[in-house]
Amino acid sequence: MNVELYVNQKVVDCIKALYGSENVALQLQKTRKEFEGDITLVLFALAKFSGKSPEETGAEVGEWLAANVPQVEAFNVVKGFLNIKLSNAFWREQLSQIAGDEAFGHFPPSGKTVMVEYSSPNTNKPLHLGHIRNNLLGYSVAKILEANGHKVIKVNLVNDRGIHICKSMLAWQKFGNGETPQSSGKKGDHLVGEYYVRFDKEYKRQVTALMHTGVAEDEAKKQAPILQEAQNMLLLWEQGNDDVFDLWEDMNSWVYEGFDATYRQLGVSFDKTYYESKTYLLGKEIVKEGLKKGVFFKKEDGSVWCDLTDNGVDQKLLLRSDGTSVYMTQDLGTARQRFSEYSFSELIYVVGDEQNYHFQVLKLILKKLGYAWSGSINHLSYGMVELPEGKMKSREGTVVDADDLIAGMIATARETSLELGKLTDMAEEEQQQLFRTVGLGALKYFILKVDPKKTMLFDPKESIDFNGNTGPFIQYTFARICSVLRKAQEQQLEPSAAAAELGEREVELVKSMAAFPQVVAQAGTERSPALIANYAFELAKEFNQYYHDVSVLKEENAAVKQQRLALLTQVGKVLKTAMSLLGIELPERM
RNA sequence: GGCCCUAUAGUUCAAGGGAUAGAACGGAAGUUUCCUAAACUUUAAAUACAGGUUCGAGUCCUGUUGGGGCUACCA
Repeated sequence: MNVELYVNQKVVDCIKALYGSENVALQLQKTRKEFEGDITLVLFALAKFSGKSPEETGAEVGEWLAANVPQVEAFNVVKGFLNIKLSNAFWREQLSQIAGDEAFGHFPPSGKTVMVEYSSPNTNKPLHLGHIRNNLLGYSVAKILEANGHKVIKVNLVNDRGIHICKSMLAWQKFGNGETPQSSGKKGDHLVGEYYVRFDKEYKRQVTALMHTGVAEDEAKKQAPILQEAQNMLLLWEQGNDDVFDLWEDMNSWVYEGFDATYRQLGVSFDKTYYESKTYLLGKEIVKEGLKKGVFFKKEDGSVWCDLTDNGVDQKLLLRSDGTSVYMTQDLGTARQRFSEYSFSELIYVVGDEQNYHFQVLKLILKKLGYAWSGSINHLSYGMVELPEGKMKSREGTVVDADDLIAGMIATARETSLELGKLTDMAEEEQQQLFRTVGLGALKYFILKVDPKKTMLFDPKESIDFNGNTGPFIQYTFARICSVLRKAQEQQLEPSAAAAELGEREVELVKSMAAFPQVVAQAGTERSPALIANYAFELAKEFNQYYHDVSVLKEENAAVKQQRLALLTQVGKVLKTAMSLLGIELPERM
């Protein structure tokens, strides 16, 4: 039972009895620490309604509740706030309910299907820190939506074709000497990325050389032979040239192996992967349809556009004058195909905020075309990850590579662990697993605790913290809980939620846990893993204070001891559920 | 130029229009015969500026300034 809803209902009953109406929007909030009580009713709006002062209104409502609701133990009115204290029995009941609910924090099926697209990498270079934010966000939001009862389909759209991959292919042909991931021992995506850089180097050399012969910069950039070769290669690819196609398949397969390894490290997964090489033509049907409906128009040179000037947006190109399609065309086509495949209630694109405009236009065009589901398309827009010196730039070599970063985090976790020396009796393999859990926990929490829509900062020189508001802090809290519970089990002690009256400290923890489902719901509607992260930190912090002040195993009263064990079990469970929504594992020892 | 996002302690982040703006890191000072000190306790330190709406504004509105992004026949 949701505490806020419960109290809300009781107050509604009260208003009805006192003032004879039922249509009041009530404002309830958690009582602040410095006041006595559990839940607070804000009285200003209500005072207008009752026609009395906030203080009088509060007193009336308080007295009614105390007299008519057994669960209300006490109340006080401070300024315009009615603080309500609920009974010990009420909180004990809450604890029992949490203990009895295996799926605490998960909602029953909503009947909705939500598709979440995330990751969507290009195949010409390895993943970097920006992709990490995308992947973690997408995966976590998917988990959160599942917890809210929706059926979720996670999809990836791989950009496997285009001029960028041709550049890598060409450089490999010219300079590669047949190098493969097997022959060189390099990870496939990194290998292909190296040739992309190699292409750029040669390209720049040629541009400079041309400029020395007196060609203007703009012209030189177009005329560089290696670029023209790449463009030619793209044409051959589109014509289905066997040699080009074989090379393309080979190099992409290297990249996929590399991506899969990174995805596995990150712990993210997909239900379905789409490839642009298979979807890039899909939009052409829509173009025909749009022309027929008069939603699109053709210019003299044959290019096709959609006029959105009435919507405060420019005209948007959908088909080039040479008849080839663009990004938007493709997205229109894939959206329609996906809807026909899954008839989703919602399609969420997890894509950086530099594409806000693109998705605004995508939605508008689908609406103009008359698709009823255009309203179900949403862009989960997140901010860039910036370095102290600004944006990451591959040209300047400031890109933070995903694999390097992950490896670095695991290494730091190892160092810290070994320094603390608590794992001397742990098997080597188990230790490796733990370092990975902690290192990735630190990384994931660092990224996910920030509100998605905000630009965030990452400083490679300062390693990500393992103390304070961090993943390892919460993991450590969990490990402590497990440690106590292990010892209790050795002593054959059974947890029991209802064994005794709750102490004040215990009530505080129960209160915090009882708020968890609402946090899950809010994180779901706001698509914000950060809310879950902050909640988990608050709960862990509160628990650590409790742990410091209150001994469980040394408690003499057996019933109280059993109840505290039940409390610990539930705090551990809630922490574990919360962190799993972020894709973070909690170790039983560390 | 137009459109969008953003501005909170030295730094990185919180704060459903509500009470004295919370944390963490870093700084200063402490806690270990006590269930894991990756912890706990104490302490200094912030709402860019100017108006407005409201009983009440970090939060909503307008303007100014700073930061970022978009405004491609790239994706």
